Amino acid sequence: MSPSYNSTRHDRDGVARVALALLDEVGLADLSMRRIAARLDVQPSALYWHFASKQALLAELADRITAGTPHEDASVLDTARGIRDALFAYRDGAELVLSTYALRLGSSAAQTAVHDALVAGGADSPQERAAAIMHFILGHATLVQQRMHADSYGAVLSGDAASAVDDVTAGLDRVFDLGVTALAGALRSSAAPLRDPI
Amino acid sequence: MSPSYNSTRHDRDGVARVALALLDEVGLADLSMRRIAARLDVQPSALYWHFASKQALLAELADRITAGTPHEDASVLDTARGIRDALFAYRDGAELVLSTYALRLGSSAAQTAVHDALVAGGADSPQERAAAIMHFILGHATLVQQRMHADSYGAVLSGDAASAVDDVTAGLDRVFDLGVTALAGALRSSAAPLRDPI
DNA sequence: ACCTGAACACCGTTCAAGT
DNA sequence: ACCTGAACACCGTTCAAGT
Repeated sequence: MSPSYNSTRHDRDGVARVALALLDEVGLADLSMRRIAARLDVQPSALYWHFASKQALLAELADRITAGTPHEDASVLDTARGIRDALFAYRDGAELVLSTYALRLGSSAAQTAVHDALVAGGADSPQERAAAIMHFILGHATLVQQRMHADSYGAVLSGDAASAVDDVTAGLDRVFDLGVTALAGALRSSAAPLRDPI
Repeated sequence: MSPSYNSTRHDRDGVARVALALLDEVGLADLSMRRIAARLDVQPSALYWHFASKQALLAELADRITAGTPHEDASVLDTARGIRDALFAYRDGAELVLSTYALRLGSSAAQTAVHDALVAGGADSPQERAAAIMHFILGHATLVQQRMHADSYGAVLSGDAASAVDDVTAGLDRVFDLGVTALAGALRSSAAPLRDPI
């Protein structure tokens, strides 16, 4: 037992794990280094032993959010849905990944997965299409996630609020599918693949 | 002349105008209420007479950035390019509009312009396509603008840095045009419009 | 290897009071 | 109508020092 009241000592992985959990609780705007430190029962300065800066910590979180996404041999639409759902899995996940994307760490794996699915489907310009689809997914998911959060404030207004939210959600799902399908371009049907040219 | 050393008194429009200019100078991350106040030779608390909160000020700036965009009778691609270029006109313009978009103020005018161009072109599902195109424009412009800023740090590395940047820019332009065109779907050619069905 | 304590230079916002 | 002064509850980051 030896009850010393600050026995916990952390490593980089542990810090990232509780930071990710805290992100889901409080959102990106309230995810401060001081709050993360408090949750770890540690002084804020202790975090700088594990991460060079808050930006570096956030980049690590973005990588973890997009880490699970590359599913082998999925269609373009399923790959895109997988990426979107990974962004939705954490509060403000899309915004965090979007704002970390320029430094392109883990999120390039997602783009590669889209690219591979496009090539498997026989699309032309797979490089440009993969980039366009990633831009669309990130923009779409950020706006939808933002909107869900904004709506959850003005909510509980009238009795039909819940069904109205469902309508909006269904509409946004259609927008996503239409967008990804259009951006994927003409694809070989997976049921009846084209024979080789000649 | 009567040289009193704090004669300047401001209105809402004046505050917004210098805030927008300051945004372009320092970027969104460094655009604090205190900095805006200092530029106006005023105490930070004075800003709260003109705007209820920083969020409200930022929303006003986002509206101004997207205000000029709706050009009448333009093609979908030209309308989309106009919106993108309006976002590019100010530092971090895309990110600011994206993060304010959920509250949908001025940016709904942009979406309406895209919608109208789609209807004029005879696209199906213009509502969904207009939403998808806006999501794509905002995601794309945010990522491109971020990337330009990130690159301008590591720049001046080798002699061919400038031409490499040009290559990337040209590639991103192609991604944008391909994306908007694909999302617009099958359109009536503007040179030879379809006759009415029947 | 990992953390504390203290400091530095900042934030957004409120509110009574001034002119 | 528009602003000041002072305060409150926060920020990210650095760095010497501790264990």
